[in-house]
Amino acid sequence: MTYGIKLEALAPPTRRAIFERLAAGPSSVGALAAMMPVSRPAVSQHLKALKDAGLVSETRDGTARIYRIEPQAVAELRDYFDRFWDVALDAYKRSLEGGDA
Amino acid sequence: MTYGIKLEALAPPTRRAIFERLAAGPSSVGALAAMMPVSRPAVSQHLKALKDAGLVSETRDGTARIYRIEPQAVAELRDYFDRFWDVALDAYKRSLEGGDA
DNA sequence: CCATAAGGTAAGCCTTGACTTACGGATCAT
DNA sequence: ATGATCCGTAAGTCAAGGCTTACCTTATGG
Repeated sequence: MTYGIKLEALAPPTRRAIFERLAAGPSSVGALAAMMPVSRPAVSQHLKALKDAGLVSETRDGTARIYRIEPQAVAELRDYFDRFWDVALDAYKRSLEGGDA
Repeated sequence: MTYGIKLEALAPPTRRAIFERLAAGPSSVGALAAMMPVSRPAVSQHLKALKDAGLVSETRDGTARIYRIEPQAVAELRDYFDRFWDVALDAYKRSLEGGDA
């Protein structure tokens, strides 16, 4: 379960805000930057990080770049914490029953 | 959905390794440090961060401190990504059907 | 062909934070 | 009481990375 999860790429607040915004639908870089408290290059750099982590993908439309969420990546994150929950719950139950050292 | 999620506290690899180890069952600080590639104070500091984030709790047993996962926190993380997935999937479906601006 | 719009990239600043060593405070055994 | 164990905290170092400004490339429109 200690597998290649992209949590680190999602930790910075600004980056996660961008990612959450993209979950609501695709967007251009400029449109994203317009609603964020940081500069456009900063958004670009975050998008690059997200893309490198496989969390988003890019499409061109004229001079605009359209970024959208990569659903499979979200599914992996969900599955990761689902399993995490299972493991933790199982350990808790075992700690109640078989109280051996 | 942009609520107080503890992702940042879970991002550092060493810290996540500690957290994953604790998911398998409670442990003392020394036992944790023995299986990690960092010093014991480093583990202590990570545990403090996890505790501040509400991800783990602490119990005393003699001179030993026993740390264990806080199941509710894991549930919150799971729910966060579950909802994330729902939002992303819904947006994707809408992008297929009603293709209006 | 030229102007404009959109956005990636480079260089640099500066804070954050992960880690180490050194130390101090509790608790248990003798 | 004394030594030993277990652990948190302080102080300091050093690399990572988030952000900005400046610049360059690419694509559309007249």
